[in-house]
Amino acid sequence: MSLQLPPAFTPSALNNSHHDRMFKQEDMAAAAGSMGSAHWMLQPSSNNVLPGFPYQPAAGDSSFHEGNGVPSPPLNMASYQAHSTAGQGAPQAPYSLDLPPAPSSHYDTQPNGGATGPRTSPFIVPSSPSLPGYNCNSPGSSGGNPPAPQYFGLGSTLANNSTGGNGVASGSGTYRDVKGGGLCGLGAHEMPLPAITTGRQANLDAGPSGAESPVAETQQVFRSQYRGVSYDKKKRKWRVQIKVAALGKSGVSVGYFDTEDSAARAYDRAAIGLLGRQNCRAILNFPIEEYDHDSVPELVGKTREEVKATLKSERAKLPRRRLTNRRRTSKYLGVGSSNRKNQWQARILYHGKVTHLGYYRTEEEAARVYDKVSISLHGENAQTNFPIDQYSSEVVALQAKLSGLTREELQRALGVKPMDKSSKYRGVSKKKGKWEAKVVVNRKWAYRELFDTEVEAARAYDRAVWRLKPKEAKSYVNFKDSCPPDVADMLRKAEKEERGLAVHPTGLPLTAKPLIDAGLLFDEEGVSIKSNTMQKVFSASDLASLGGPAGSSDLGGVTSASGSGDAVPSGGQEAAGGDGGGGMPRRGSYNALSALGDTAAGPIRGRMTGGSLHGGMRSVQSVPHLQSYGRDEPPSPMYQHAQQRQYSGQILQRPSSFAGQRHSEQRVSFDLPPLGEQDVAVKQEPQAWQASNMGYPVSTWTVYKHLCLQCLWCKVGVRHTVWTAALPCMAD
DNA sequence: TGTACACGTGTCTTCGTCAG
DNA sequence: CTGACGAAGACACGTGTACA
Repeated sequence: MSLQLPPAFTPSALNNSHHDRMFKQEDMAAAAGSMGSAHWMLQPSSNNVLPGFPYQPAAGDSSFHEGNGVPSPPLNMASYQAHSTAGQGAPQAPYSLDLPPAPSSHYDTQPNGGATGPRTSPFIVPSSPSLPGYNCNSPGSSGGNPPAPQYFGLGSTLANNSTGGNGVASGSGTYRDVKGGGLCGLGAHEMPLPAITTGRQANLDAGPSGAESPVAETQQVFRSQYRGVSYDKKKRKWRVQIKVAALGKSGVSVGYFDTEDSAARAYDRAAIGLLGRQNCRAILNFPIEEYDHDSVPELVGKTREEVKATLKSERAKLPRRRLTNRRRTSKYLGVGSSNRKNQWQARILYHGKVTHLGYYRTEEEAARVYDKVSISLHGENAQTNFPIDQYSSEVVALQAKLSGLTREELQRALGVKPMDKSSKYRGVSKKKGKWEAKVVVNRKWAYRELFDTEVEAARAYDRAVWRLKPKEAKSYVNFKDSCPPDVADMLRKAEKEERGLAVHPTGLPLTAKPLIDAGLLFDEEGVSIKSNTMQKVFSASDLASLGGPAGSSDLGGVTSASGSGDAVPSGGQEAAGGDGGGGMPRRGSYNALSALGDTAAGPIRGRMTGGSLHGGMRSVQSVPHLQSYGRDEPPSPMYQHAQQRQYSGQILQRPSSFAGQRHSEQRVSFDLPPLGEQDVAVKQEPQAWQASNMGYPVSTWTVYKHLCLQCLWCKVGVRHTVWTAALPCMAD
């Protein structure tokens, strides 16, 4: 089974810093739609295993990725792209995603000639050449590569591991961060290094013994074995440039390619075109016979400009592969689609600013407007969509009419109404003699209010932004000092918490292994934790014996306690994955915490078993992202996410709201899956509600489970599953 | 020959205005 | 009051070119 990622998880989207931490409803819908059959959603558990943890891969267990009910990552970029586009229900881009069989695409083709083999790219790196069945040094082979085992985020670390002929040190496709910081070594925007994909490279890179140091790996990974090919780190593509005497010092750009191999072949074809089949053998990357049936551009004897033009037109013929969710594009310069209506937008860079030139019914109309403005700016040197001869009679008139105009004047001359700002403040505009402050959230006006003065409105706008978009507000607000104290306090706490969680700035949690190795994670008896389980706290029978309703939840150890609070937002979780509502206690029906915690003389001492972590301790699971949810705020994307993911019986709690309140959380007990190498356990400050309600001192551990799938929460190459376990104090 | 940077274009998102 | 529409901003990406 292959997992098709929703469009939101295209490499482009992943690399879009603007959306790094945002989770959109559309993403959810897309994810649900495209992943519905992929069995990757968290499933209710039936044996005291917390829902969401049907997978308990042992550290280093590569089979986890494909064989344990965990779907494989997308293996074929082409199908992935096609699926992504189709899955949105958006109009199809005019590009054909059916790549031509011949490896001649500017946007990457199947270099291996395999119809079924996945394309390698900087996003999806192939597994180690040492992996069974992986045959990466046969450019002309028809079989293609076996499925690359990983999606890019983790694949990057694999890429680091996989150079040379010595295989992967971890041996079985397990990801290991050569930088020593686990995944934290990969910046959120730092894309993986290109994998060395060929045996040739392996031979070149490896020393006489075939071994090489990690340093050498990282140094060499950007270099291509092929002539004319280099890797562009920023674009994460293989770039091809060809330089021959006839082209002058600079040579010409042939294009960008996803795979090193296809780039090398593009170079070869350009060389054949430039030098002829008889004279180019010496500089080709592959035997010329491999191109016997290829059509190559005829470039012999052409000037540099002609060569550039020919290569450009060759590129234009090829299907373009877009990484973003683009609906359609224009073949004309300066013309783009208007997504919200069936019109074409013309724009031009006018005095250094992109300037809107209006909407037009046809591409051609828009293209001609662009041409005219371009001519007015640059005269006969203008870059135009149609032959400039067609405008020869207008050049002088256009220049006379349009040149020298300001941006706004140009727009008015074209019948476009420039945007006039009525206020100098952001988010403020004049309306019916008053000043309106507006804030948009999720494309809707989340806040709108009228004020008598402009400044009042600007201040109100700031306040609203701080409330509605606290994390982004800083870059929006009109006044520096406008952050309300409580919001500032919340942000400080969040920042502190983030630091305390030892989460790398990229958003990726640190791996647990160093913590475990460093002896920082103990069980109650001071035994270092390697493999542990947390036993359930109170079962249905426990509850029954205490006088509460015997929870008949399918979740087994899941119990709930509820009181006056409302930890679960309206419409929220109530044993979503449980028994459909019958088994979970309703609000006020039972207060397990009260029964167990307040009335018990002390902690519920658990049934300690060898190697187990704190048997009998109460434990809760929480999703930190949800904790900031407030009644007067819209459900956070994370909350919606959680709903969709069916975090059965989990606690949606707001710790801050627990202080001084009665207990209102659902309590969940569960078995902790064994910690894997990529898991992390981080000690937390005891939370107020725990300290006050547990009846004994607690320390809190949050365990991040690393599942090697695309993360919906943070859009990085892992999925975080967060456990917070409230435990009796240990070492401290 | 390889690498890095600058710049222009295409697309998506946000913001301001206006009309129902 | 609300949503639609248009303009501008933001960002990703492709290309040209300078330079080591």
